[in-house]
Amino acid sequence: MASEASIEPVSSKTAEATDWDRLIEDVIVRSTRESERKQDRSRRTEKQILNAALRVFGRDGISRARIADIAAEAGISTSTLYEYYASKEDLAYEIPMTHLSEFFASFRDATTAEMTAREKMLVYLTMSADYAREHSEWARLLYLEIWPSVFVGETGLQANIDDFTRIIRHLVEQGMEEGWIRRDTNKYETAALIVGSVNQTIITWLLYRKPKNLTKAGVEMAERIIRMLELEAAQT
Amino acid sequence: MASEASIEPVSSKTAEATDWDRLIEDVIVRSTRESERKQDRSRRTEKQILNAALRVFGRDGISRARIADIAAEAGISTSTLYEYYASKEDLAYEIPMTHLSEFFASFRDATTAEMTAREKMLVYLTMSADYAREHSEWARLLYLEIWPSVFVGETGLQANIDDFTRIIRHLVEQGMEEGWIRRDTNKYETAALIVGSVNQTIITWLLYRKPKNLTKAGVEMAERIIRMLELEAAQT
DNA sequence: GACTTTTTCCGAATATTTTTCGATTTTATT
DNA sequence: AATAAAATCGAAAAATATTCGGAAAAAGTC
Repeated sequence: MASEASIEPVSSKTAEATDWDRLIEDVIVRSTRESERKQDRSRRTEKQILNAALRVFGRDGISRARIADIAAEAGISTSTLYEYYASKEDLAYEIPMTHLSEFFASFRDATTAEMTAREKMLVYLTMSADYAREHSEWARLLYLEIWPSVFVGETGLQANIDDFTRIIRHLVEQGMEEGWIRRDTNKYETAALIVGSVNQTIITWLLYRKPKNLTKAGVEMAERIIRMLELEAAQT
Repeated sequence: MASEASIEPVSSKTAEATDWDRLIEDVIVRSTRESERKQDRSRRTEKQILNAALRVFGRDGISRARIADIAAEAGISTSTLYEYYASKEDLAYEIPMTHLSEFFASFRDATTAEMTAREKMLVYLTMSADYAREHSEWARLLYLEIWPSVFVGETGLQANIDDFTRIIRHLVEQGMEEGWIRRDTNKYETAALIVGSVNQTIITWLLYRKPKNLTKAGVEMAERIIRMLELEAAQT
């Protein structure tokens, strides 16, 4: 029994690590869009459009932003923009991808196979808040306009946003195995609690710039939630 | 000392109750808009517009919805609609009010002065989820389009949405006095944790109709958060 | 009840913004 | 250099939001 116990966790840990790596790689692949443009000039234009759109959408919001402004900001004609994106909506929904893959990649780089799910969770939540602070225009667009939008479901973006919470759910499952999250709780509920709390902090900051230090607030919120989950798990 | 102790809580409880009543009444007054129209016919038209707008915005989202469709649905001409609301945006931002005041009022009616803050908190969170389920078109508009919008700040709606979280913060403060919320925690952080968790549950339901039973999920989430806060407070 | 004033409503015109189209220019290929 | 493919643009069309002047309906006055 003792020998079994000493072997079981190891093999399961290996399996988990593989699962985990596969999940992260999948997520990164799904969120990475390589350009289908043939000419360099065109790929440059593509980037100019995305940059301009990020600025204009971030400033005016999707609804108020005008295609003509974005085109002007990108230094091209309005009709050229339509050569790249079929509509304003399409363009808006393309933007979150650009940074999401970068975020997922830097999260992968910030974690190692030796880390526990608890440690990974803390890093993930902390990085989410910090990334929003660093890329506030992008975050504004994602958290305040796109994430909650009714129509995300009609775009390829849906999967990428789902991936964000899928990672949390996976960590919740591992947290149950590690024993710091109660096994008899609903993992979707737990994930909602974690994601909701951190997102609320980010959204409040985006809207009111309060609390002043989002990085600090993100860390504190993340630590507090994890601590509370541990206390819950310690209950008999 | 014993007599003081028996008096102190009572007087403080009375003061709290008054504060609380004043807060709730303020909130209800702020969220109630009485029509400035002179004729009955006009007040009827006003309601028809709001109902039509709720349906169309709920179905198509603010950005895709067309004023002409709303006017047709309300059985009036497009130009008449402009007699009532200056722009599409103005109309969209007016809708949440209509139900918010009703929600606040039914919350007031569901609570009594004898209830503890803990009980009130549970009722408030539970009712929030349940109200969203009952008025899903309205909730879609509020939670998915308006609440997170960058531009709410420019409208009178801001105050009403803030009131929603103000009530939570007030209950958090009372919860600290009652002793089931740690006094050495940040009340804004605690409020964000509570509001974020419940909202995330509501938003997920609005987008995916999961979990199936929002009422049940709302109650469970509310009870769980409160229980977790109690455990946190019980820690030395 | 006829007259006047106010309020409400609508059709037609205007303004703004998105989207399409055909022609032109630039780049890659042979 | 000739040809094909890709990318760009200006001008026109389509879709939508918004304004305006006057007609219809209701309310007030004598």
